[in-house]
Amino acid sequence: MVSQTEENYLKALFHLTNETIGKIDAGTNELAAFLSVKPATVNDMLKKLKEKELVSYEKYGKITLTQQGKAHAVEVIRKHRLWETFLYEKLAFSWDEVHEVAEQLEHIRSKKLVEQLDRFLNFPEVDPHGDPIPNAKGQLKFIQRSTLVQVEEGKTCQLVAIKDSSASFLQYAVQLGIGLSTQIKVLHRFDFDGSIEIEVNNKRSTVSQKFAENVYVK
Amino acid sequence: MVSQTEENYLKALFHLTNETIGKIDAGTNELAAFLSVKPATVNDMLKKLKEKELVSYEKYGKITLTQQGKAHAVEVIRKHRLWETFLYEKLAFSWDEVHEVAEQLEHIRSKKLVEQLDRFLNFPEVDPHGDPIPNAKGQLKFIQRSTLVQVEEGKTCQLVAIKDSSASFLQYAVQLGIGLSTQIKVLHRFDFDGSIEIEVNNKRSTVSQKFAENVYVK
DNA sequence: TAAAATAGTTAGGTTAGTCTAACAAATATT
DNA sequence: AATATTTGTTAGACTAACCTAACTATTTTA
Ligand SMILES: [Mn+2]
Ligand SMILES: [Mn+2]
Ligand SMILES: [Mn+2]
Ligand SMILES: [Mn+2]
Repeated sequence: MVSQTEENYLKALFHLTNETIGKIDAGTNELAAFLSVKPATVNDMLKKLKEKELVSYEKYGKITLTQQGKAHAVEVIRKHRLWETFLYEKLAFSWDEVHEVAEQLEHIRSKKLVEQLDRFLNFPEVDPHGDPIPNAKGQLKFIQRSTLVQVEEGKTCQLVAIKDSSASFLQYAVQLGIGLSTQIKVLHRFDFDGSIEIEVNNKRSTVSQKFAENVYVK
Repeated sequence: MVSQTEENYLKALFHLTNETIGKIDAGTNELAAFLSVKPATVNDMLKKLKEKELVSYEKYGKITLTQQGKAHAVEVIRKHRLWETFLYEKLAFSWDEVHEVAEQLEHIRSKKLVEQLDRFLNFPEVDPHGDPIPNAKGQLKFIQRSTLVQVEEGKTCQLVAIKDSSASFLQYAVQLGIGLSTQIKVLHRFDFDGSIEIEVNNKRSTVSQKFAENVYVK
């Protein structure tokens, strides 16, 4: 039995350690900050998760997920993204509203529910933020993505995903007329602060470098 | 903030005290048995619920829900029954599988989710067991129901709901070819033990009085 | 109405998940 | 290398939700 809280720790670890980015482990303080709890709390929890063989870690050492822990994290992420897709496509939730509710729904325990939800949604491959949905076997398709920052002046690209899925970022994106699959033309880059002038649906706007870093395109 | 556990206590109290049956309050042991916890645990919880003004009770006295407590219980029941309907109608869950998962889903907190789910299901009035679904205002339609036991010999009736929604009962019903809206003809009642011979889809079977008491018909 | 049975309460304990405050280890800086 | 900073651990406390064992109050029944 893995509790909801434990699942949230596993998921956090999975997100903090992304092999493809070369980050293979995490620290106590880092995890604590990510989960908005105190390091002492994380320390206690790590002992429990180690006992259950979900993480591997030694006193003062770095934290990594075991195979088992990783598999469980991926299953939770699969549920999270399927629910987000459901909320967005079937229940008319907006881009920025899905995450919070999915944070709760991802912990519902029912094998049949996940399988049927997946089928009901026609086995979607990405969630409303463009993130890949692991399949029933726990396989997560890695999608090659570059950010808006890398796009050359004059070129047009298409938004495939976003990095930050906070409501504040998403609401800003909506205001600019930007959503999944939106065509974005990069007009000019200002070397001074890295901000970029873009054109979306014949409307020009200038966005900050920070914004551009959070937009994945192809 | 009403916790999941607290919600389960409120729901239990709502089900144990049905004004229409003249049962206006409940006891500690009764609640404990219903929830499969010990009386001491219920006693602790009652103090908390009283503090939150969700139940009204005095030491050694009977327990009743306050207006607030009742409203909250009805909201949870609304969610439970909407989710059961969703699972049954959209995700191909069977009659006997919906309850357990709904027991988890009923605690998800999101006003928009409930509203949209209701709309998505086209504002259903009854759940897959024939129980009425409270509307958005918390109004619960009372459905006049008699049981199979009351039906006269020779008459035909239609199943509108069931009392016991345990998997064992439901699976038995399925085996007999009985579901929501099934036509049932009462052929003969054996006075010896109250068992009844019925005809369903041209197939005759004999069911116990206990079974008949759990079947609501019109 | 006294004894027996049932119902309800209290005291003291446990586990999960959180905290603060004090401390120890590891790493970075001068 | 010594010191300062950052990172991680421990001890001790708290709350929610549960338990057992012992007790008390209420209700039933002989
Ligand atoms: Mn999300
Ligand atoms: Mn979560
Ligand atoms: Mn149910
Ligand atoms: Mn429940």
